[in-house]
Amino acid sequence: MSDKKVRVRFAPSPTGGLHLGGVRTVLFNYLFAKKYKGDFVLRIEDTDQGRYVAGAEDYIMDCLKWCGLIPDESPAAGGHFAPYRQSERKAIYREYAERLVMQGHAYYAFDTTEELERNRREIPNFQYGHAYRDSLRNSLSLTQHQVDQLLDAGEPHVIRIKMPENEHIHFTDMIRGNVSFETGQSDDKVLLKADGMPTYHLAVVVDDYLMKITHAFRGEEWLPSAPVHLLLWEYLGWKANMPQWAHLPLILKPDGHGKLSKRDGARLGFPVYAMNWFDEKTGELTPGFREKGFLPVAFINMLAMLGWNDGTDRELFSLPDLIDKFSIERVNKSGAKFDYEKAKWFNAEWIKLTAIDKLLPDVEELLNENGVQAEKEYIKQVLALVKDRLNFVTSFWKEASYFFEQPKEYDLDAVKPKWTDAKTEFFQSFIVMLNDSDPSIEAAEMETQFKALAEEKGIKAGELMLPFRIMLVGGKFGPHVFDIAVLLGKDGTIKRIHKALEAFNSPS
RNA sequence: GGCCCGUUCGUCUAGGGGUUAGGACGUUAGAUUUUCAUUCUAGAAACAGGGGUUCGAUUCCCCUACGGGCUACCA
Repeated sequence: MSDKKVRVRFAPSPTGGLHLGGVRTVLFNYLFAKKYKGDFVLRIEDTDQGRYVAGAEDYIMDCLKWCGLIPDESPAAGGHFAPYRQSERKAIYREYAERLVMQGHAYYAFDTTEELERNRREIPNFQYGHAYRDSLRNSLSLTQHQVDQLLDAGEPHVIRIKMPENEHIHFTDMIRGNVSFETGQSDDKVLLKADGMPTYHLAVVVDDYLMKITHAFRGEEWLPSAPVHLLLWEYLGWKANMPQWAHLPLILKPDGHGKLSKRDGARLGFPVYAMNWFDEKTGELTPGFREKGFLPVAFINMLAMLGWNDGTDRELFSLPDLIDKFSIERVNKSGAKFDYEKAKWFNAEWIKLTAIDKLLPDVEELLNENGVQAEKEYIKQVLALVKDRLNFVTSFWKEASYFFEQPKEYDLDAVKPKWTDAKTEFFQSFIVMLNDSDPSIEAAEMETQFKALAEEKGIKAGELMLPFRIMLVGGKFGPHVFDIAVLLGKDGTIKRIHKALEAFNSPS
């Protein structure tokens, strides 16, 4: 590694929601940059106007913000190398493409999409490359005069790289080590499209150069086009400045085969995008980790562990921890199947580790959505009681709604078969006892009194605990029942006993 | 089909020429919790196959198999 300042970039195409694999690519970029006190650049690769989706760019920015992976330079924040949107850099690319034509490393091609499609259909394994380029309509097969005429007439054309027929090309990938290719295997990729926009291939090289990118991390799906990029760096005379490459392993479907897609999430019931994504064209909402109730720290932690570890048994890392421990050499080569169960575990662990005050805003919002107003202090006490049983912040309501409103239904099947008049009488006496008790009674004290009363009435305490729970909670779940009663308070508890008694004693 | 990349428990992974192949999720059993979850303890569970190299390979090399990616005027 040279002593140049580390500069990395994440270069998404604004075509829709941000996939968890994309977030992981951002994360590794970010960790590497911060580890070496370098810059993290967000560059928007919007060179395909046909696939451009309004709102996608803002959405991506919001995702990064939620994750805490803030770019040092971006379309929004600006920077020394602005603009950071490739559509706004359109004028830059043509010059370099022309230069390549001049040098004989690229050429004009006038073939129409229809002609190429027919070739692909009719010629098995057709590639626009050394085998066929001479028989197609381009500046290699046509005379200079013909080419000039076409160009002057404004005939639509692209510029293609001329891949050498038989060169061996190799580079050292930071993750995979030496990787090599035969240049003749790749086709003559389009560099500049008919609309004057560059393709990814040209744009990534030009912008990485212009933006002084030192390390380029991207998904493994880019490996096959690496030789094109390498050649471009060489032909443009920038080889000495070429970034070091690292091709990240892919995130795979948990079951079947292939890359994880948002369809898998819908099929298997888990989010794939970082945040909810609403597609205006289809009206389809693709759920996100944020709305599902994931903490950003857990989401990031989980993603980091998908393909990386610090060499010890440690699994829980905050973002600063990750910056401290990260090393690209410890990133795995092989793809990882996404495991939602493990993702949930990370979230549950981080909810346990997160201070109640930090959880409070999300929980307050959740209560709001459910039309509940409550004192901060009260919410915090509830949170203290249920925090360790949450997989998601959003399950707070399901897990703790009974602290804020009376149970709407009772699990009568759990009570009725063993319900007796003696038990009704017990609870009536218990109400009296509660009424007389100190308002600041503690859970342990209440439990002692409860048990004493049970003994007095000749009923096993164990027979009464579950009914009591169901009176307060509605079901067979929740923290220690006397903790609940104390938090509900004397009056609240008595009210619930009254109401439940009616339900328990009504004929079914 | 061609090219490229990969392969340790079901999953994520540690390890690395001589180990009882370690951890985590999940799972099973038990304890605690007079509910459920948490927590704790214990258990089952892996080096794809074949050749080399070597005194010795799961570890290094080759082949095969399998998996994945790419093969657009998409990124």
